[in-house]
Amino acid sequence: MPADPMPADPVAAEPMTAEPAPRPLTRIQKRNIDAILEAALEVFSAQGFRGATLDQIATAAGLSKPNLLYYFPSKEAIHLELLNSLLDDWLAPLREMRATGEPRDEIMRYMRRKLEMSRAMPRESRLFANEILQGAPRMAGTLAVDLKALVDDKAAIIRGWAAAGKIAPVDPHHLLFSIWALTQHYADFDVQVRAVLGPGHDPFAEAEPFLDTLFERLLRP
Amino acid sequence: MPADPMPADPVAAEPMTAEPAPRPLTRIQKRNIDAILEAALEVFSAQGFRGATLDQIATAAGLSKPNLLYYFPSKEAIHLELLNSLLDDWLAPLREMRATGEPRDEIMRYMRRKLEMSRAMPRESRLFANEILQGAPRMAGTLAVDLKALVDDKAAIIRGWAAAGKIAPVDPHHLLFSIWALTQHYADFDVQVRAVLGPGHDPFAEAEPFLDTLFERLLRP
DNA sequence: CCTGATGCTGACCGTTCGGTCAAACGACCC
DNA sequence: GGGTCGTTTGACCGAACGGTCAGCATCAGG
Repeated sequence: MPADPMPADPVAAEPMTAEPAPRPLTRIQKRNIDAILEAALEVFSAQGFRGATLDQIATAAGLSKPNLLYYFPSKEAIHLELLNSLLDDWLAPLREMRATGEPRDEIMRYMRRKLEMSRAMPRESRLFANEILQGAPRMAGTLAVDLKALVDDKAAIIRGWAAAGKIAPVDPHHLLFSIWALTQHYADFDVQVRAVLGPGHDPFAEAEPFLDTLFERLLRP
Repeated sequence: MPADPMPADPVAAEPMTAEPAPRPLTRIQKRNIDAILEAALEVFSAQGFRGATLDQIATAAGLSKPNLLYYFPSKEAIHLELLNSLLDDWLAPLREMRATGEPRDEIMRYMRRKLEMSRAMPRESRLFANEILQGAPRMAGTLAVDLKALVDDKAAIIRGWAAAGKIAPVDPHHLLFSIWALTQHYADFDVQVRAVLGPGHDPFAEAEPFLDTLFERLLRP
């Protein structure tokens, strides 16, 4: 009988307080866990949490359902792991906004990076949109603490820029909301945008100059 | 045996081609059908289609599940009836945009009405948001035909205003997208907005002057 | 007060879903 | 080639869900 009664949760035992044995991941573990998270992102983002089934995720990952549950203890755990591991990437562009940069450049760069993320990562956008739409039952805490802290921090920077006359005096929080709303709209409501535009359009390519103009005019002192 | 084998579908037999008997609704029918649609709006908008259960809707409507299914043939039918009966109200503000009005006034009025609808009808907004997010499986046709026709019509008007120099030259479709995105964001992502702002804020009250400024600056020739 | 149509319900059904388990498989090392 | 540990699976389970049905309750009109 081994000292450590595996197979208890190959994931998640990683960035915690001093654990007895971090136990590095097997090649097979890494491959399968990655496949599961990729498949789960595909299914959860398209169907929502309740709409997705373990069989769909297992099939998309090329595994059987029991095998999937060998790597994750529950459907909920997969969803949570997805949300937590993707949140950092999702907020990275905002984190990179620097008080020392040129104000208009910093904001415009942030907006463009967010639009690019909506284009390149629509599934992640829809995953979060689904979660927030349902009232953020699994993220309310994170939003009210971590996200709020980050946003308040950047809002203070923006407020400083406005006070110094570098940009027009706008409400910093709602400026950020408007960037989120406008960029994520093209990912979350993609089918509606394409239905309205009709064939032969590239929504993101058209959105870029439009949003450039919009925010240029809004921010010009 | 009566000529008309009721109780076949108290709803829906109304604005069709010449039917044998429109059969007016009983007081009880009207009351219960209204209660069901109200309850279904509450539940579907909060949980999505798959996340909602007939028991939840029945309980919220103060009925038993079989009784609910006496008035509607299926869960799908309730959802469809909701979407169709609410779509008109949802698009009404856009329909009222007049080519004969003052361009800036017309657009600003539309934006304000949309924001007001997000404030007063957040459940409807989330119902549609859920549907679009999942790829609009039940509305793709309507979007590509009816909505596209309406939008193209209004886009032509806006394009005319821009060509006449009444407003700044902006892409009309993306102008409408930006109005949708910015106003519906406050309904659909309400929990996130409130989590970030913290207590003691009225998101919609703050959004109004911000969006006023934003669109004033965007549209000024 | 009778009667037929409308309104309502408890019990039930088949399916789907999240999750479990004992057993088998397979790769690697002695 | 035998033991071991990580990996995989078929079969199964209980709960939840959408939906059905036979029969009872209620109501309006004569």
